[in-house]
Amino acid sequence: MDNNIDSAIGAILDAILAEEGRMAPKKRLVVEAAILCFAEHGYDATSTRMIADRAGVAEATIFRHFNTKKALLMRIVEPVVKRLLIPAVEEEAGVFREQAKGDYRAFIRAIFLSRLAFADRYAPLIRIILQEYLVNEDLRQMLNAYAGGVLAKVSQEAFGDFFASGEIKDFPTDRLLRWKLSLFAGYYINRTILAPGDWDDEAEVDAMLDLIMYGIAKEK
Amino acid sequence: MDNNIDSAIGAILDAILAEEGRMAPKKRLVVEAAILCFAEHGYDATSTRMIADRAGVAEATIFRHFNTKKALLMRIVEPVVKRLLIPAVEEEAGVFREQAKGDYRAFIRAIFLSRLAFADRYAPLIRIILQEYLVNEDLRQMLNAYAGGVLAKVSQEAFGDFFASGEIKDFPTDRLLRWKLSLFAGYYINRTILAPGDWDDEAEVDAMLDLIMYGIAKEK
Amino acid sequence: MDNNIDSAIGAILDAILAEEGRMAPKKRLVVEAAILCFAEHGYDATSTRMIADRAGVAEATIFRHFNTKKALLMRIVEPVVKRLLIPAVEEEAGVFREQAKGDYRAFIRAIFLSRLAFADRYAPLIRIILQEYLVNEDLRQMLNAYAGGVLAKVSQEAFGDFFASGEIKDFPTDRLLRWKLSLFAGYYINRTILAPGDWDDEAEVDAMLDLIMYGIAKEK
Amino acid sequence: MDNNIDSAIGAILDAILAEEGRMAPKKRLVVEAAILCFAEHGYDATSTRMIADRAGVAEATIFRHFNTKKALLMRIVEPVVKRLLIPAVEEEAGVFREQAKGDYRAFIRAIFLSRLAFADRYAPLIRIILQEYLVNEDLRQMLNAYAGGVLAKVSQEAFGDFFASGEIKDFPTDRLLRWKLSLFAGYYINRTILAPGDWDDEAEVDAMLDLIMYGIAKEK
DNA sequence: TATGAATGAGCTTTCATTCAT
DNA sequence: AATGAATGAAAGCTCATTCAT
Repeated sequence: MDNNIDSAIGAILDAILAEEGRMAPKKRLVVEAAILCFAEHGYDATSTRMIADRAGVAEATIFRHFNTKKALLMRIVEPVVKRLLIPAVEEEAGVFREQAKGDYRAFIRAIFLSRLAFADRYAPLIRIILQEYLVNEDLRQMLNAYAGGVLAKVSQEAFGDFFASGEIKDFPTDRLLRWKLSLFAGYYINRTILAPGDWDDEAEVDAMLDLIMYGIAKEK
Repeated sequence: MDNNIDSAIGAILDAILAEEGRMAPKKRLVVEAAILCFAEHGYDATSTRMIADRAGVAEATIFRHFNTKKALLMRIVEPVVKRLLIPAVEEEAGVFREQAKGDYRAFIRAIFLSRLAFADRYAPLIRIILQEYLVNEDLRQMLNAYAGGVLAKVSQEAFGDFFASGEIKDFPTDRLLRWKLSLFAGYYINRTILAPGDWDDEAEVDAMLDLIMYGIAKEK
Repeated sequence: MDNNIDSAIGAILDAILAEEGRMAPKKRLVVEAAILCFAEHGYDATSTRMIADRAGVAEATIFRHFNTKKALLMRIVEPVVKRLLIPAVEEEAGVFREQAKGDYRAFIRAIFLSRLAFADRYAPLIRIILQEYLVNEDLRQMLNAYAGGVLAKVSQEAFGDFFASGEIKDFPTDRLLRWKLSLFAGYYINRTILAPGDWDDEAEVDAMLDLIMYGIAKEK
Repeated sequence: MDNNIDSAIGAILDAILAEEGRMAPKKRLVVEAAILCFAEHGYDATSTRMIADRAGVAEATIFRHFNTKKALLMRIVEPVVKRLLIPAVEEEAGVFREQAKGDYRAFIRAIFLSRLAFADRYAPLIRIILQEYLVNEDLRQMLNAYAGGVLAKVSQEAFGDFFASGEIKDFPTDRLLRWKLSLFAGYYINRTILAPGDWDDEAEVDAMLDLIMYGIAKEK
């Protein structure tokens, strides 16, 4: 599990590095400590002193690299959203659509499982986002700006394909998207935060797909 | 809208009153101010000074009635959950099950719509719960303790009925409950917080029911 | 000398009391400490911790009574300017004008000596004003607003009288006022700050009056 | 006006250059930025970061060239005082005394106007001196050391001459010097800082000279 | 010469809370 | 029941300065 977290942090660091090139060693330590503190205690309950202590760094060092505590949060979350979540969603959508060859269920399945893997990879960050989304307006706007458009677009394109294939009832895409997001988020929160334990992701995803497919399939 | 909020606060006050009888006038003012502040800014971003100012009361008055800030939060949320959410769910479940006469869809529909009305009635409180659920451990435990058991029980009983009626596939009830909660919460957050505006609740609920019913209906 | 400072502080406290009624004992201590610190080290070089320590009070106490450090400064300076400097100037001008019975020199002499006594009485405050006047815009504006108008008015009225008496050359009053202020301030700064010691105020004031009235040229 | 400031900075730079020969380009930038910042915000309200940003230079560069912030201030002010103010005063005094040929008024007039021009040429620096004189002990001592003696000497010599010429009443020179400085400074502050605008320097200086020479009493 | 990185000490201000009245 | 006064602890942040490169 520690390994998972370490690798999650490594992945987040890579995303930030890709944004701003080489990174001072202490800055890296700050980011690592901040991710852990924010994820464990939430943003408000994390003090800059906590982060500094955990990073083994002077408090002032935090502010030299990130002007404010809020900026530190954003600089951790934004690159992952912008450079990983979004591009991955777009690229993936193309690939999976191709692979699925008109099979909507297969398409959604691939996306669900891959996004689940993504969320696991960036687990601490996902936790931060879930905790702050309703309370932190900047973060909410950033996420809506990046994610809103892309998700809608991808969802719409893909749905168009499959709708044309005659497999599916006629639906407003945004409603369908909302359902999928709700089910996905509900499952993720449950299996990861509320009742962590042994979950059979494939079985659960398949069950959700049954729900969705029979729910939205054209009646014969 | 202000009327809605006023009536929501009145309803919350009633729930608290039902718990502890007559309430000192300044205490009432504190509760009112606290609900608004917590809902607007979140728990952490609300200072006791803010609450006192908004209530037109000395800061010390808050602490005469509620020993800590956290206790104030809990005393606002708990009675509503304990005295309104839970009993209503239980009672309702019985009534609706009776009325539905074996029609699972009608049963869920009644519950969805009535819970939507409930959430609207207590809108600021719902917002507080959504914001704090993942961040505030006390609140999460309290909610899980009260709601978890009841929801599971109600859901299970009702589902048992309807399952016996042969209408529905065989499902683990907790999974079905999770789906319904996910869809419900997803819709509520969207229509109330993310994209408030004109939503046709009945149509949306019916669509969700289509999804659920065709999704889980036994294939013929 | 300590006695002088004590009495100066007492006088300043009285002015503040007259503005805002009864004063909490620790608040009074804060004001006393702040006056001394500001006068001794200047505003910027005085930390709120210094004031708190000197007052034997928690730092937070300062901010409970005065929201900001700057507000503390203004609340010390403003009442004295507004309630003592200004009214005194106005009242005095009337009295002295009467007493002088058309003798401009006697009039100015009385004012100079009385203002010198005033400045001594409020010595620490005068020092604060001199130090901050050019650097602190709020303070400068406040002083200009209160003092500017009154001084000009008083000076103009008095000068009108004496000019009519035929004693004095025709002069723009503001220029004459500026000269008098320059000479007065120059003398005060010199005898109080730059070269404190034994000064014969009456002799110096008389010499200034000679200068003003007759200049330095030998009479032919 | 920007031209004036630019030329003022150029003049100050020249004075520093004269002290220490060739100057590294970034050092020059630091000096320029520091003068502007100190004059605009005062010494305390100017951070080294502000200076560095304005100069387009790293903060550390400031400290490579000037060991402390205070040293930077002094290195800006001192050369102008030492190499320009003082020598000019001394030289000028000789020249003007010669030119005035025993006419004290003409002598003072020449000095007043030339010093006014000097103050304008070094306007930002003069502002810095006025702001810091009472608050910064080092600066005050430096100024007193350089200026005090010279002014007294020049004033005394000149006054001796003119007193011998029988033109002037017998006066303690320091008192006369103080009056002239007070009037001069009072005029400068007024016309430059408090009420900038169109001032007729020659007329104002002549009026001051009238005051000094003949006072304001009507000649009989 | 010039700087990016780092920091210890200190800043003003805010916080939830206590207590005497 | 209600509060004005007071506070210890801690918050986020800034400062002038150092140092390795």
